[in-house]
Amino acid sequence: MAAEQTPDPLAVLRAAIEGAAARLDGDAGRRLTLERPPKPELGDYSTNAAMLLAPAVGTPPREVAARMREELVARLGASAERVEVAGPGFLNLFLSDGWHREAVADLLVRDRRAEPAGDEWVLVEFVSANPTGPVTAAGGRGAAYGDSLARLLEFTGQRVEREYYLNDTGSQVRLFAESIAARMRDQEPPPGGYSGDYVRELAEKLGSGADPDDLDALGRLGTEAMRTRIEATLSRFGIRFDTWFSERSLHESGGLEATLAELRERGHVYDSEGAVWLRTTDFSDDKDRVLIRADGEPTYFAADVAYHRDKIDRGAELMLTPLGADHHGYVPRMRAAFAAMGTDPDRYEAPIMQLVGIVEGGERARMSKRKGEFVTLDELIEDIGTDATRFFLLQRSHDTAVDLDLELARSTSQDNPVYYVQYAHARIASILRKAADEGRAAVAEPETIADAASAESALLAPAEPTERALVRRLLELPAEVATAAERRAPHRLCAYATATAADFHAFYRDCRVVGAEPGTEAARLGLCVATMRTIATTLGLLGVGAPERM
RNA sequence: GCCCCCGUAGCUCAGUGGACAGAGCGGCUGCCUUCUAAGCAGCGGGCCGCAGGUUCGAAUCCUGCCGGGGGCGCCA
Repeated sequence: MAAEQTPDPLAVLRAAIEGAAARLDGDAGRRLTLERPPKPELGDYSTNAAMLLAPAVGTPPREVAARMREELVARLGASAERVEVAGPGFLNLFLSDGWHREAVADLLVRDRRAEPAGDEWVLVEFVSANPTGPVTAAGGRGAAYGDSLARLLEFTGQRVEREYYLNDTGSQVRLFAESIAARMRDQEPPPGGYSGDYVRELAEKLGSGADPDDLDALGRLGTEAMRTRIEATLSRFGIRFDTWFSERSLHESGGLEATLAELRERGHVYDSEGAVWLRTTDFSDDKDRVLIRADGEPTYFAADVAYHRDKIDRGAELMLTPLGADHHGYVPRMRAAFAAMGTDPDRYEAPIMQLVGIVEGGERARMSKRKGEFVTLDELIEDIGTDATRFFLLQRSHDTAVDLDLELARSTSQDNPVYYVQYAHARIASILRKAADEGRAAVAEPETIADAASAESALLAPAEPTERALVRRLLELPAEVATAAERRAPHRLCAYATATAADFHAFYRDCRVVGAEPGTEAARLGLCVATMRTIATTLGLLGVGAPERM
């Protein structure tokens, strides 16, 4: 696409500011901002460049700003109506009709993906909840987060695979099998076992096809059944994994032994107290970690190290692994294991998800998989739907512990922010249907526009403050996506989607679209098309649908 | 005791060095003969946990303290 070559309207502004800054012989560096001022009287955009330059230049910020202003005016030419120095030394840019018209035209023809951040091969492992029960609401947060992260990275040009690590062997599976066996005999599960109703149901379903004395088989059958259920739940939630990686296969294939041997050969393994240890303290862990227990059984950690050896061998360059806060202590030892394998620990990245508390009727629901006391993701989806659930769970930073009040989520489902955003999308679709009915959509349809110049000649400049504000909001998408991806922060997209919808609703109030003056109508239809695409893209990155009617 | 996360409006939370600090929900008041009122506009609501420090400038960075959550297994 031709537009790919030309910088977008914001890049042009930024280049002008950087050029003006360079003339003053100052290095404003990366911290130079191009942002929307808090109030409309302060212009369309502002920059802090002069304030950053002041120390190096050696004159007060406002003086630097005054000198930069002249440079900037010259460089911006017809794009700017005027540039003002304000406050402590901000430069406020008031952009011209022409710039806004070009911006709308550009929005219509540009492929608005973020600048490729690289073409790294990223393996996102997420959820990976034990197949000894259904996915809980907390697991749903990890699911929504991991999937959105994967979508974000794909969008920014990375090669992404989604993987679920299935802990289908080990002590928890054994306990699960014992719990099933107990239910088959109409007994209570063993102490600390799984007492949820689903275990009873599973026992009934297995019925005569299973032998309560064959715990290996029960474990296998039980985890397979749970895996099927988990896959169905996540599929309903809009998530598909490329790979379901079985821990048991790691034991059976000898991968675990091979990794152990490799670590021993590298000199990081020692025997003590009947167990086999990895000297993770050589790589800044608090204490060494057991790989093989005194009873001869490998630990979960040993299998996980072997699993990551496998990821590395498969060619994964970045291994992104969102973990629940209850596993955060695990990160240093895994980084140490990477170092012990001679691999850069930075290739292992584990964003920590804070916990989800479910509150119902003022009561905090207990979350224990073993006790069978938890709210499942299935229940959440049934209660408030996939879109609302995903938006709810993604709205807040993964770093923040959130309480989800189920009653509130249900009762106010109509006021849920996700509907606010979706409504804007549906509203635009309705306008476009109306325009099509009246045969007016042609000029705004992307297919009919060869390039920005042809679009521009057909459009009049947006004049209303609210339509200009909407244009500026839409231009932010690539930067927002890039930031969200870099910071592993999909919640920023929720905020952006909400702000975009708000700007659209204000535009809708002020600006008649169908039936306006021809050039204005064309420009506004173009703005509607661009807004609809922006919202659809943003919601798509969150895994939320963008309906044409509501 | 040590480690991680969080203390921002009545509630749930955005805001990782810039202008008088924001959104949603809840409360109050207006707005549908015109492209969707799941909307818009307005009012009310704040010692940004506390105390120091760095900076021209701090909710944001540093230190200490207080409060909440999580973790410190040869469980996963």
